[in-house]
Amino acid sequence: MGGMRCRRARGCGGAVGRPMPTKCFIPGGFGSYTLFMVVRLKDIAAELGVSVVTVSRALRNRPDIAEETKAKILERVKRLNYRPNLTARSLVTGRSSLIGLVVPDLIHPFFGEIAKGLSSMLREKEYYLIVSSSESDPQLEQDEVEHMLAHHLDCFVVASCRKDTDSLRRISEAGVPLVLVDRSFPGFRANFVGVDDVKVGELATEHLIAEGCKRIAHIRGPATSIGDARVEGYRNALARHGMRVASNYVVACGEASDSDGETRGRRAMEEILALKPRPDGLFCFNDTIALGAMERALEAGLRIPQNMALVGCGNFHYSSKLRVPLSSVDQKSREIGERAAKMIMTLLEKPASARSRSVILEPELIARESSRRK
Amino acid sequence: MGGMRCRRARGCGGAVGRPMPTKCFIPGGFGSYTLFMVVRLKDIAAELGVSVVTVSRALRNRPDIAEETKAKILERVKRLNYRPNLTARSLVTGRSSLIGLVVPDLIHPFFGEIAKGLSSMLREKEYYLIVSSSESDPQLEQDEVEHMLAHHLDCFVVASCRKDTDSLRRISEAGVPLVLVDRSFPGFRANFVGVDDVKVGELATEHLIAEGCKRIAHIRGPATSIGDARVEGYRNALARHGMRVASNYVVACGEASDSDGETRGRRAMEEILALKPRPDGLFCFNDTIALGAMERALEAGLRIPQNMALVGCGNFHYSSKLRVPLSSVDQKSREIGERAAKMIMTLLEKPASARSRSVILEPELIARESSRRK
DNA sequence: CGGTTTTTCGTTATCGTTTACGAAAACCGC
DNA sequence: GCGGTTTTCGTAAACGATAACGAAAAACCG
Repeated sequence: MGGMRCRRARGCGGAVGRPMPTKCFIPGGFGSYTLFMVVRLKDIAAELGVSVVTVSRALRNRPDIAEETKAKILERVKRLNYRPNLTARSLVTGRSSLIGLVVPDLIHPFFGEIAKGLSSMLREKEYYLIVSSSESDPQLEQDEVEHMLAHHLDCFVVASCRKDTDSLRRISEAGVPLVLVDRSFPGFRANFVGVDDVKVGELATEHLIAEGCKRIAHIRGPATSIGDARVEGYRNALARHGMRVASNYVVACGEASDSDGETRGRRAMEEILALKPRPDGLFCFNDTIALGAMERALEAGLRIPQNMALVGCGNFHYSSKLRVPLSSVDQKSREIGERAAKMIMTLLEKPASARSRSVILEPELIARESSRRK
Repeated sequence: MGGMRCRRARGCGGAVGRPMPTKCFIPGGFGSYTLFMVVRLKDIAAELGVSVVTVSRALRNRPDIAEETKAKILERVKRLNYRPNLTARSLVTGRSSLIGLVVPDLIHPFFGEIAKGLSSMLREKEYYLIVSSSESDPQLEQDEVEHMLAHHLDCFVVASCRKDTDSLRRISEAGVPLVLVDRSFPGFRANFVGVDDVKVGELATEHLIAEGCKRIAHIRGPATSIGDARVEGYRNALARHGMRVASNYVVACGEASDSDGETRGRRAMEEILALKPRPDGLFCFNDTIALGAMERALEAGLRIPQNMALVGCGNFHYSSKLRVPLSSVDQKSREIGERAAKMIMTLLEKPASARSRSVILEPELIARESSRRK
C-alpha cells in the first residue's frame, strides 16, 4: 500500500502528488471526505515487485506471462479496483474506443433509436458513443465534425444534413472510418446503412392505391437523395397502376428540418386543399409533416381517411395514439443503429478494406386508421 | 513541407511513419486515395524552426510569446489545418473536455431534451458529451459508470435508475464532479438540477380540483424520491381543499420504466375503473402511463374529460396531437439540461467547492382537452 | 554603458500506457 | 552438460501534448 498517490481532493489542494492511504479523512474539515486514488500500473507493479509492462501484459491477457504471476497481478488489480487509463492507452495505440455520432436532432425518435441501437451493441465491445446534434445546421455539422476529429475517434457515424460532402470528406481525409446512416451521397463512396427510400415511396403509394385512392398527392421532402428517392417511388407506384402523375400533386414544403415540420405540413396541406380535383390520398415525407397536414385537414372539416387517406413515414412510436392513428412507413431505425454497429466492428477489426459496404434495409408499412378505407 | 508523416492509408500499410507530401496518390491502385496527414506540433515547429513549446504557446494564446512569431505560427497552423491531439493534451492536463451523460433511456423525450440542452450549451466551450443509456437497468448503470470512469471524463451527469447510490458514490470517490438530474438522493450530497416534484403533484391536483373534479385518483410512480414527492403533492392539494384522500385512490403501477409504461397505465386504469365510487379525475405519474390509462378508459366507453379528467406529466411534444390532447405538467427538460451545463462549467472553472448546489425549477401545467371541463 | 528587469523561447521532465527488443531463466534433446 | 529453443520478464523508447524551469535576447534605466 505504499507508493500511491492522492490526486484530487476537496479542500486539500496541497496533497497532490504525495503518498496517501486508500481512504483519507481530513479531520478538521466540514466532515470527512473520501479522497480519490489514482491507481496506476506503476502502483500495482511497485507493490508486487514486478515491472509495469508485466502488469500491463497480465491485464491484456498477453501470452508471454506466467500463469502464476498473472493470477497474482489480477487479484491485486481487482482488489484495488484498477482500471487502465484509456486516455494514455489511446495515445499510444491510436485507438480511443470512442465512436462519434453526428445527427441532425437528438430528440427525433428516429435518431434516438439509432443512437440506442448503436450504443447497446457497441457497449459489448466497450466502445462509447460521443454524440453531437447538428440541429440541422450545415455549418454546425461541419464545425462539430472538425472539433470531434481532434478527439481522435475510432469511427464516425453521420446522418449528414449538408448538401455537399465537405464534412464527410474531412473525416475520410483524416483517415477515420465512416459510416453514413439514413442518408447517402451519390458519388461519395462510403459505408452506408439505411432503408431503400424508393421502396418507401412505393410502399406508401401502393398502399394508398390498394385502399382505393384515385388521386394521390405527395408532400415531398427536401431535395436530397432521400427526398428524391421517395418521389421516385411514389411515381413508380402510380405508373405501375397506370395512374396519371399530375405534377402539381407533388408539393414541396421546403427544407423540412423536423423541428418545424409540422408547420410546413400545415402549409403544404393548404396547397393541397386548394387543388382541383382534391386528392383523396396523401403520402407525406415524414410523420411530423403528416401530423401537421392531418391537423390542417381536420380543421378544414375533412374526414380522415374517408375524404383523404394519409400515410407518413418514420413510424414514431406514438403514431398509434394520435387523434387519427397514423399509417406510416417504418424506417427500421433501431435496426439501422444495430447494423451500423456491426459494420463498425468489422471495420475496426479487419484491416481497413478499400471497398465500402452498404446495408439497405427493407422498409415496412404499418397501416393504421388514417389510411384504412376498406 | 518536409518532415510530415503519413499515418494510415488504405492499401499502403508499409508507408506508416515515413515522410509524405500532403496528398499522395498511389498510381497502381484501384484509383487514387487521399492519404491522411497527422500534423503535429512537432511538424509545425520543424517547418518554422521553432520549438514545440513555442507552437503550443501560440495555440493556447499564452502571454510569453512574441506577437510576430505567434502570427507566423498561427498562419501555418491554419494553413495545415492543425488541431491539437486532445488525447495527448488530456493525458498531461488531466482534463478531457468530455462530459459523461448517463440516462435511463435515450429515446425518452425527457432525457433527449436534457441531452440536447446540455450539448448545445457545452458546445460553446468545446466540451463533448459521451452518452450511455442504462435502459433502466441498475446493474447496467453501475457497469457503464465503471467503464466510463476509465475514460477520465471531466464531469458526470446522471439520471440514476438505482435505488442505492453505489454508482454515484463510485463517481465521487473517483474525484469526478457529478451533477444529478431529474432524481436526487436524500442523504447523498451532490449537485442537482430538477423540478420540484411536490409542486408537480400539487399543480396537477389543484388543476383537477379547479376543473371541478370531486374524486381524484393518482397512478403513482416507482417508490423513489420522485414518485413519493408527487404523491405528497397530490395529498397536499387534496388536504388544502379539505378533500378526503382515500388510500385506494392511489394505485401503484410497478417500476414504471417508460418502455412499458403504457401497459402499466392500462393495468392501473383497470383498477381505477373498478373503484366505487369511480374517480372523476386522475393524475398520472407520467405521460406514458397517462397514455395507456387514457386508451383503456376510452375503450371502456368513458368520455374524457367529461367522465374522467386526466393530467399527465412530462409534456411530450406530441401530447397535443393525441386522440384527446393530454394535459400535462411540464418538467422543463430543456432547461434542466441547460442549467446542468451551466453548473458544470462553474464546477470546472472554479476550484472544486465543497458545497453542492441545487437548482430546483418550477414545473408548469399545460392544460389541454383531457382535463378541461369548464 | 553596466546592471537589472522583462520578454521570449528552448530544454527537460512528465502524463500512463503500449510496443519493440533483448536478456535472463527455464526447458529441451542428445 | 552443452547448444538451442521457449518461456518469462525487464529496459528503453515511444505516443503528442503541457508544465516547470532556466537561459538568451531585448528592453529599460540611471
